[in-house]
Amino acid sequence: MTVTIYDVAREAKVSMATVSRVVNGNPNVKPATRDRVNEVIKRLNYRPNAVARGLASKKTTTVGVIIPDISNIYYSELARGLEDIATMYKYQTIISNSDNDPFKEREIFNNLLSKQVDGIIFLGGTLSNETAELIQTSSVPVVVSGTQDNDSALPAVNIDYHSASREITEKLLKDGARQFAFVGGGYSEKARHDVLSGMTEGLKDNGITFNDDAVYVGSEQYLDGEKAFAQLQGLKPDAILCISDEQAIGLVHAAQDAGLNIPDDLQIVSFNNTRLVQMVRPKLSSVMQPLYDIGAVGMRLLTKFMNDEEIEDKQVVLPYHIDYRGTTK
Amino acid sequence: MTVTIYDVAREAKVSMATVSRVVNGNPNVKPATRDRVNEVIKRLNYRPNAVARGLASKKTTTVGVIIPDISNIYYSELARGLEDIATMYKYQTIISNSDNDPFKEREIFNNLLSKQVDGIIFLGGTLSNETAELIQTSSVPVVVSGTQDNDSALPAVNIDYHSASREITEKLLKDGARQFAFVGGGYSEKARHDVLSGMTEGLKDNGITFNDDAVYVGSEQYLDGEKAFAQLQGLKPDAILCISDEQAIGLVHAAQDAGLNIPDDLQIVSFNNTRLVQMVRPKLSSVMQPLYDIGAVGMRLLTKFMNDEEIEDKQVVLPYHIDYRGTTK
DNA sequence: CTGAAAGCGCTAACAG
DNA sequence: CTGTTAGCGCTTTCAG
Repeated sequence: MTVTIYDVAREAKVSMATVSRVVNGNPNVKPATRDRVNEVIKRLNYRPNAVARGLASKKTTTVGVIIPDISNIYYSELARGLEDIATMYKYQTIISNSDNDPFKEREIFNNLLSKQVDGIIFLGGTLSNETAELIQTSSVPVVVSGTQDNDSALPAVNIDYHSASREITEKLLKDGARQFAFVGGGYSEKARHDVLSGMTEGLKDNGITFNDDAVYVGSEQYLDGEKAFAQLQGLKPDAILCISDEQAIGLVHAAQDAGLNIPDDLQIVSFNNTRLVQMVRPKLSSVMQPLYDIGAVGMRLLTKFMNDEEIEDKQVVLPYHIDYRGTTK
Repeated sequence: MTVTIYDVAREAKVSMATVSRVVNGNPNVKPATRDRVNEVIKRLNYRPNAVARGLASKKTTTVGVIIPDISNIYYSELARGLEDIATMYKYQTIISNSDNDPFKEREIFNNLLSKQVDGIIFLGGTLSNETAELIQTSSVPVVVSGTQDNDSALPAVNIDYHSASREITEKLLKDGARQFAFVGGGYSEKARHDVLSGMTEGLKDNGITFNDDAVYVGSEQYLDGEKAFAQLQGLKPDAILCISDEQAIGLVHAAQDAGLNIPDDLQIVSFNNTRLVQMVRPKLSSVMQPLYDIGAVGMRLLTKFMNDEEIEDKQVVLPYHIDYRGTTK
């Protein structure tokens, strides 16, 4: 039924070892032999069985991807970047949604190990200490993209949320904002923490104490942005830093529906730079995170680990750029 | 180093067959033996090697997913639906982006076969005849979700674009629209064709001949919607059917920037129902396609094929619902 | 440059 | 209920 390496060997009158060599591009084969084998391979339409190969070689050319939610545009852009690099290096990706649930994360992780993946990328979301520990103790290389474990022990690629947040805060202060608020989502605790600390620090240096009342933490979705506005409205904020574009758009619309003018009455800056930023009026001022690149660089880093290449720095910090559009003065 | 079934067998003083039985939940094991084996499994932290299992059993509990672009919100919602069902049935998914390129599609398909996946889901995009043929001749089950091959020979799940389009056309005509236009994207040729035919038919039945000038085919992205408006503007359309939400939002903004009032001067209906529909003002009137379900049902169908369950109908047509929001009268 | 042979870790008859 | 025995299809020494 299915044609195996043995069939090819017999037909080409060589041993399976030789067939294996030509399939794997081993140079130690006489060109004439190589041609003969290749001819048979094509004629028989032989397709190597990757599972058998994986068992024999202990390499599966497969990497696992743990992602909070592939239908979230933020993560799907990371995923695309990572996938492209994986393809470039001839790896396939097994992608699983964790919903940022530590239990699911561990389940996925174990499944991935059982499938003998050559490496794992952990995307976004909060990295719980238990999960981080499980990762530490496993022997397959793991890279974290778009988030970080609490003690930064894992290889990771990120932007510097703290600096970005601080920079934005200074700018908004300069433009007259005084009453700051923060809107975060459920996924990346690390990012949330860094943005908050950057803002708090920026305010403090300018003699303003930031009050925890002005923090809303929700689910990173559009409707959640509307909810956030409803909750924060009483404080009459004139500047909001928001962790997700989708939430930010919800904020914009809720504020407009409440009769506020953006950016005159309220300035909003978000932290994602997905394609959504240009899909509102006014257009969203946003920190341009190189999402595609964060995914891509993460995968590239992983390939280095998988091939035992030398690694200069396990912690990659990618540059960000703040794009001030219509929702800021 | 790694603990194998053999280690467990030795430690539990049984044969590897017995260990295999308890791991696979085979009832023919004395409870006492089962407990002993389980104890050893836990103590040794034994994790079955799925690759070896796959080789021996010829089942990998892995399905392949061919998707045009995971960073496109339309497809990522399909992907999420499919993934959830896959997880429910204990399958992992290998996801690869095809960019709707027939060459890449075939390459991915062959890689997937070589990985011995138990089934393949082909998502969205145009299904070229060559690819369809390749699929036909392979022995693994394949299901197509959100599109269809030209002669509808493959198992597929879809909505009835033709009817939806016709229904919208009638409604818009009733509300006074006379100058129709169509904006499509590069991905699903089948959907584009059906929407166009539904509209043409609806118009024809009302004595209006649809002119091909009023068709724009682009890339399904936001900026492309703006481009489409620029191109169609000269025809002064008062109704546009648009295949993608993202393009539709581009249309809305371009029209507004040109001083048009929506929906008074121009009505727009899109065909996706992604989360984007509510992220514009006015909100987008759109055909509610059950994207998540299209993916989910596709995967469910695939599991039936993989388990040789009985299949009533290889062609599933899911209900749609038209949601008239702010961009229509 | 090529072949023989020993596994990789597990499942699946087949006996008992 | 349990053990024995063949493989699954390929890679990888080791000889020659």
